[in-house]
Amino acid sequence: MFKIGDFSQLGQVSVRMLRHYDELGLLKPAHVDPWTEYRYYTIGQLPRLHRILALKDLGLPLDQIGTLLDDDVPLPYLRRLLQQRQTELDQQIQAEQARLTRVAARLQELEEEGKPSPYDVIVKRVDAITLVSARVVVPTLADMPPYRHRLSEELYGWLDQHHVKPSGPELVFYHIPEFVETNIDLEFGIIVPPSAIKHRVADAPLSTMNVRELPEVAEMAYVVHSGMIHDIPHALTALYRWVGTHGYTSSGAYREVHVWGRETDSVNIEPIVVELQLPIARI
Amino acid sequence: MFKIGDFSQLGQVSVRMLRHYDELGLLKPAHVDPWTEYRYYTIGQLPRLHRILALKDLGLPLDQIGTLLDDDVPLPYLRRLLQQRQTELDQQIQAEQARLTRVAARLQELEEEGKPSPYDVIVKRVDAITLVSARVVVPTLADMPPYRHRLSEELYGWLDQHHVKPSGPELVFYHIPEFVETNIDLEFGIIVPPSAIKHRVADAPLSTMNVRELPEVAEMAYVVHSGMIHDIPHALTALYRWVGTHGYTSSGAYREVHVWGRETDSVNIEPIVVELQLPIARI
DNA sequence: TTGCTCCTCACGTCACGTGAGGTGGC
DNA sequence: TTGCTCCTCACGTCACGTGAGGTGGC
Repeated sequence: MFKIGDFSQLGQVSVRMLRHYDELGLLKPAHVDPWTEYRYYTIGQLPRLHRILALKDLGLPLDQIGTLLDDDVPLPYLRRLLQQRQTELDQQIQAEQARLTRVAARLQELEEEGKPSPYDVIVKRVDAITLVSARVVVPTLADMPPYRHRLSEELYGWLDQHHVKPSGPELVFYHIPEFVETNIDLEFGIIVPPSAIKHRVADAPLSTMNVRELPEVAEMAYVVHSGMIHDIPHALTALYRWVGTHGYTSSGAYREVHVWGRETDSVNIEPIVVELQLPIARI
Repeated sequence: MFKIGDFSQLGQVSVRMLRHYDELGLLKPAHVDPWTEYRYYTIGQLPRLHRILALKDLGLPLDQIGTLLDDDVPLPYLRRLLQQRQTELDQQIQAEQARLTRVAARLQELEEEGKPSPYDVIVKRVDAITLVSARVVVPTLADMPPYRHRLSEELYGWLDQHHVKPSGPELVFYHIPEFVETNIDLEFGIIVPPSAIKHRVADAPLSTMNVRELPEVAEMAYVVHSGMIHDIPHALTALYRWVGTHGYTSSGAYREVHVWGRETDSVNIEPIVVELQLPIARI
């Protein structure tokens, strides 16, 4: 019989841990003096302690370890736990790897630029959405305002007509691989509830309002631009640079989400908030 | 001015998070109504929020983020933080990678054996130690008991003579690359306080007690054997198998640490506790 | 009047580390 | 008598999620 201090030395663990495992029922002392409440352990309990430590070494939480300490653990159960742990670790490593890349890229940026970037690019997952939109090819940049204005009117007209209420912000998609100044293929729309899909028109031609589902995007890099509309290009450049320096490529159409401020207001001098989003994938 | 709910939607964060950041002083509302205590935010605060999110994305703790939100953060400071984060992440990934290997190896073991191994191998770091020991070559396995007994007597004689008290358990080193049954080159010793190094004899021949320092071992795989002395081989086999199947090789002499039970007792039928240790390195 | 939003506590998370305050045995 | 070991609370960790219980505005 060992007092807790001796046993903790034997097992290379802290006294506190032994008390903790006692409390959780993972490793009860062989004997507890009813007068002094001293805990007493036997050598025979050492293997159990080391079993606990070995399982802890795999990163299993203590309550799961508890279920694994019985002698008759069904094998499929054990296997399942380990497999779960495996995929968990896999994902964690992926995530931290990605973080590491981000940190390294920030550092390199710092070396090259000599100052921290004023744009904060973040990566997130974006859920599937239901969208009412129309697509149009704008001849030149100068034609943008009238084209967009018309699309905006059509959109809100459609919403009124079909009694559909938007459930999210306006979006603009640019279906172009690079910056172009002529023949800009864009799509203007707004997020609506999934139920609106019933208004869908099959094989709709260009420039007609239509409803469709957009799949989720696993990795979306984005910057939030909050300010004047004519400063968007700066943020956009930063976004594309970021994607390039962080080991990604774009894997879909660039979108602008009008987080605050409507398309109809955007020609004036009010500040707006847009999220510049770019679906990305590891190279 | 936005109420907290609207601002949380703008920023894609929970209301709770905004309150939390307020409490920590990371992002104070632009205005707080003194009557209702309602928090009000402005669009101008959105970039700051996204800055917080971007830094959080790198895995920085909120208090560090707080120090980075000022406009005039000294560049070296920022660089240092990011570099620290980088090495932290590096180590974390290493550690989780190792864990993943262990989990995977356990799973494979399970598939091959059809049952969980009764031996729990763990990896740890072992500090440098000061050792009094003698080395001897034992002709055959049958000669073990008398040789070890003699070494034991010499050891404790030496300790008495030099008035040195052991500060740790007895150790046996096997200076042999594989299992051999003849000419077993072993070293028997005990851990003593570092001050005992003054009794060191330069160029001591074999079979003489001597004091020396053993460097730390970064990665030591070990099993604890608690039971009869003649069952040690089973545990030892398990240890070597484990090292093989987990992508390691041994990188030093195998040691037995007598955690409980003295060498002199070990010939009888009392149970003992030994730690079978093997320094390892990734292949 | 009923929902909706906002508010302030305050507990829970995970595996202990770290005192605080007190008590038996050498 | 002085250290040493043991004991039981109980707080702190980190970034919130999740109620509980209550209050103003449409």
